Amino acid sequence: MVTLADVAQHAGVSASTVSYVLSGKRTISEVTKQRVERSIQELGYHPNAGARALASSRSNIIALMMPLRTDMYVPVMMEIAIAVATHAREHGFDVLMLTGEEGPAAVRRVVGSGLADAIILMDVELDDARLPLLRESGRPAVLIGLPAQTTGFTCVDLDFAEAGALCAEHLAQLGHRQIAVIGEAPAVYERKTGFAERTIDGLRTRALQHGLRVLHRPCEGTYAALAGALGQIFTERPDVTGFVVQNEQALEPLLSLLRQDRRAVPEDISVVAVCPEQVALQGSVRLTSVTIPAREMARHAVDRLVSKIDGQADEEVFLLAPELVVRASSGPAPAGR
Amino acid sequence: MVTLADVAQHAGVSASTVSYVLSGKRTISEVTKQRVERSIQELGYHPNAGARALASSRSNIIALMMPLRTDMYVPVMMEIAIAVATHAREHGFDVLMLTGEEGPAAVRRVVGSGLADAIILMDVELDDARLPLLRESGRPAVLIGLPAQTTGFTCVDLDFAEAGALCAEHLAQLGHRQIAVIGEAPAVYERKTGFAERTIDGLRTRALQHGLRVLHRPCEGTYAALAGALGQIFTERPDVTGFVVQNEQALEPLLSLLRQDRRAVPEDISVVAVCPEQVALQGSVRLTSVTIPAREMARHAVDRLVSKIDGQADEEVFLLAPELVVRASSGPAPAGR
DNA sequence: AACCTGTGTCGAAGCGCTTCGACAACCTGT
DNA sequence: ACAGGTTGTCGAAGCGCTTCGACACAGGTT
Repeated sequence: MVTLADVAQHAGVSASTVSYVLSGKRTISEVTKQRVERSIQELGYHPNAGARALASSRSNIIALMMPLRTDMYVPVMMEIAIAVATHAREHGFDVLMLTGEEGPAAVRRVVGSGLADAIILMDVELDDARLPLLRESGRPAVLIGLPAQTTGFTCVDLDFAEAGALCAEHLAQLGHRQIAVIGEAPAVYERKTGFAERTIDGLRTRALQHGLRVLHRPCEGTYAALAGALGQIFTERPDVTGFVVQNEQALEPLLSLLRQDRRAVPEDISVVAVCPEQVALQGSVRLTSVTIPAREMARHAVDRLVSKIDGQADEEVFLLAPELVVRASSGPAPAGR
Repeated sequence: MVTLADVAQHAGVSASTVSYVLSGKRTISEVTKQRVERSIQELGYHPNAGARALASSRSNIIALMMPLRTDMYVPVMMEIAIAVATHAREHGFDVLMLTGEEGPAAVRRVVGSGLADAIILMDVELDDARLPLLRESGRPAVLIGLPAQTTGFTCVDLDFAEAGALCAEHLAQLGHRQIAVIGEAPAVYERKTGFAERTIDGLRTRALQHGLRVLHRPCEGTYAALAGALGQIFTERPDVTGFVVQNEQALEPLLSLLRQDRRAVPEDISVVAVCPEQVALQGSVRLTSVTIPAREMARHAVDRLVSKIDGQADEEVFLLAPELVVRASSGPAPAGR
């Protein structure tokens, strides 16, 4: 194994000089720098991570904690996780993946041992058990999601209320008067992450402003559950001409059932989805959708976190503005009813 | 920050004694052990990860490298990643997530710096650029997937050939004589991970033994692509009564199109999928499927890796045996044709 | 010529832990 | 009673790096 001392000897300088070349924390003459860098190359030197962490009390590792409940199928999480890892590298950080399995104790362990310099919590619940531990640890942290009590934390999330509002507005402007919302599975509401509620609240408020009637049905992402919900909806409100779908797993079943039902999209029924772009594009119909900007959220979270690690104490809530993209699944409300 | 020395002083013993209590590497009397443990509790001591890594040259971190190409939508990867992280914790390891973005150099960096004790490579390609670096580093490694040249590596993968064979066998035993395979997207074949080929090879071989005719069509997971493929298949082989679907994204489109086409599943057409269990269960029809046992693969990979870290040099290829579960999408071939 | 300032380099002191050899203190068997 | 073996504990030497103060030497000022 090649050490700093080896490099120093090879380059004919002291160890500290090599260290300063590496970190740039003191001015080093161009010639020395070049010489040291050549030695590093020739010897194939890699600084030892442990020694570095010990001496500098910085590990250059960010912990990323996955949702506490892993019982759900959430591709968005994967997208965020990968984006976090990729973006963290650009700041010189590696990412440690913590699963929900270990529970809140993982926060204490990772932070207490100095394994991670900072932590990102995904899918934060309104009253999240990890938050008190985190607050007390005093480590830089960024939450993805919005807990009930945000004081002391930096939060990054999509502005779900506005996302819901955009859906309502879009359908209202197309002339629809009655719409139905296929909500997330009941389990999602029980988890109390809040985003589902914020979406529907935002949607309702905007709908009211436009005189749009809204029927909201939480729904599992299975074919059977959706068939049931759909039957109910059309029984209670036969005049529904628009759907807003929050549960991405319900999308294909919905389109498929509408087709069976001889209701054409978008001629008879308009569908607007809240989902990642990929999902909107890959189905049987190119869906009008409000995109969940997973990468941008990840980028934001990492940027915030890094600036906190560097001591810039900001403590804010960042709500990313959603954007509605019109595609082939929405159109004017059918005339004459 | 509480250190080992603080604990030692508080318990009235030497630092090394505390260390031995923690590691169990030397016998310590029951009374001393208790006293030390109480001090640890009272002071809220957490061993410093960096110092530990430096002194022991073991970081207790496993690096998990994601697929090089992230352009695909692969829930299975997420399942494996989470299972790896969870299972690694049971062995006292944390998991560092490396993305494909950084490329093969990530291997050198992580391994060279001693950041990770070992590495798991996911989605290994037949001729993977990361393998030479890994081999030369000499670090324990486990590959998920099967490269062309396995010498020197431990590999864990599903026995895809057998998975394909099971599908053929199942359909043959139900009396089908002509089947079609909806393969992975062409891009998957171009990536040369080999599993798609192994599946179809295994399927073909077994089909031959049973006198089953096979038509193989790679296919994107979009509705449009599938509609095209399906049209072709029924034109070329109107007597096809069974489908094997390898591309999980093609499943819902297929079922939906068959329905539109007035072909009943499983009365007219049997469908067998190769996919994670969750996917088989959540669609409009409960699918007969060969499950991809993501968790078991992860468990195996971690177990192998840990025993390699502990110096038990094994260097083998583990192919997990697939299992076909009969559900509602397959049945006897329609009589009288 | 004496002074200051800034630049580039070095030496040494740790960071918090593991681990090795040493060594009391206690058993056992003769 | 004493050699020999156990058992439990300690001290000290690092692990490879960062960082602080010191210092030599250049150039610019009085």
